[in-house]
Amino acid sequence: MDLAADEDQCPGAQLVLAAATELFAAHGYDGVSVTAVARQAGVSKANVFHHFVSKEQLYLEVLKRAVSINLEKMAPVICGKADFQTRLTQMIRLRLEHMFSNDSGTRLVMREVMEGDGTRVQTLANRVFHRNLEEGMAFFETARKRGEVRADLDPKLSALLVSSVCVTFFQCREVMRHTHYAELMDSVGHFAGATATALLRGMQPLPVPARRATRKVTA
Amino acid sequence: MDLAADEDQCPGAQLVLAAATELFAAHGYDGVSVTAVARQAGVSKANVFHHFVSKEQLYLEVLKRAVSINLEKMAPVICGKADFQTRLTQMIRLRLEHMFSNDSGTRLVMREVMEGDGTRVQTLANRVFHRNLEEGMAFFETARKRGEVRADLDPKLSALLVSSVCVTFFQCREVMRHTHYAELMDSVGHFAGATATALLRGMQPLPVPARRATRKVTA
DNA sequence: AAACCGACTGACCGATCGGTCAGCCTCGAA
DNA sequence: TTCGAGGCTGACCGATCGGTCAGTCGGTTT
Repeated sequence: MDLAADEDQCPGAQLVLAAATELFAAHGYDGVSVTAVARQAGVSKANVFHHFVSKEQLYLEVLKRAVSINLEKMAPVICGKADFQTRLTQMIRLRLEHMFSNDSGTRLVMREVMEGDGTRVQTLANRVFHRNLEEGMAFFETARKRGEVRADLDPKLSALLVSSVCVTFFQCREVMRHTHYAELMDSVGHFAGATATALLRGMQPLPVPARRATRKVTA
Repeated sequence: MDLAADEDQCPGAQLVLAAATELFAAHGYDGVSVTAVARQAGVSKANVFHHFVSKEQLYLEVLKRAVSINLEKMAPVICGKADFQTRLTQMIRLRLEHMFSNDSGTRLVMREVMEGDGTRVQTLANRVFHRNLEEGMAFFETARKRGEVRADLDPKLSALLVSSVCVTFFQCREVMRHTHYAELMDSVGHFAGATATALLRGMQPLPVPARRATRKVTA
């Protein structure tokens, strides 16, 4: 049954898991056959069922491993000493980099969150989604307490804004690569910086500080 | 072949198209069998193949009809006389409302844009995606010319921000409905207003106008 | 050496997949 | 009244689906 205890599995099961992760992330549950998983893993189909009781359970196991989020890296960004804009840029960049370095996992989680048909695990992926939002909320709560952002800022909405722009970047990067959006999307660092600046400054024109014109406002 | 000329088809084909649209939007290409489409349409499986040469072609036809975007409604918002914040709110709300009123089509297009495996049509859906972005760009370009937004605002990035937050709202509304995000998500109008305000004002605290404290800044 | 265990496999199962085909039925033109 | 066209169907096709099973093999334990 649950011989998929943790990480001490035999190499065969690991091969199957790796192959299944890649394939499920690329083509979804229905788009992948057990035969395809076995072929990619270099084992027999029967062996897949030897390690996992069903395709469904294999998918679940794959998903379980995909939802590993490293919150540790984010802590210094949330509570760091750097100025707010720097930390906001860092947060966006870190999130994007984590998404890209965990490409298959990210795709799996997103797929599950967006299907939203209630079946299958789905709650598992939702937990990841919420953890991300809460992490963003913590970031903005802290900043608000420090007086780095406006007092009436809504941490929830802000976290949602940041998350959604990260998700969009991840999902649509390939689509936009061949358009006039290309130069905006071709560097994670550049995109993170531009987005942070845009979110920070807002859209409305400056209330023209008049008097002192020496304030560098567009730097 | 292309007997799916336009709209003058026999009722049977329309039934099939309607059923296929709903099912493909809900479960994706691989998650739907022709048998299921036929059953939902109340016709025989053979009849599906009588009207459409293959499952693939049926899917393509469904997608072709899903990408009907009504840009007309958006024109008055882009060039309207109302103040910028009102128009921004309207744009977000209009977009969300269009997404929800065209639920199946929106899901289909999103699915195709995000898979991004290059196969199948996909370019069709991408065109919709880009049209949306360009529409947003036009909105912000106009606003910038009018001096309603800061001069150094990037219309591209702004359009992307608006699009991504709309997409996220649409995709994740159900997921967030049962969390502390519920009250933010339960009304399109409320969400559109809050988002517009957040994007407009930005996050950074006011530069404390000192002197005159009579300026209403948080209203 | 015997007994056992778990990783692993080829052959096979019924069900369903996308797709085909011969023919039925209706209806408008001749 | 005949007849052909087209909407529509049940029966059927080979391939593949998820899943089973008897059994092989190498390594441990007794």
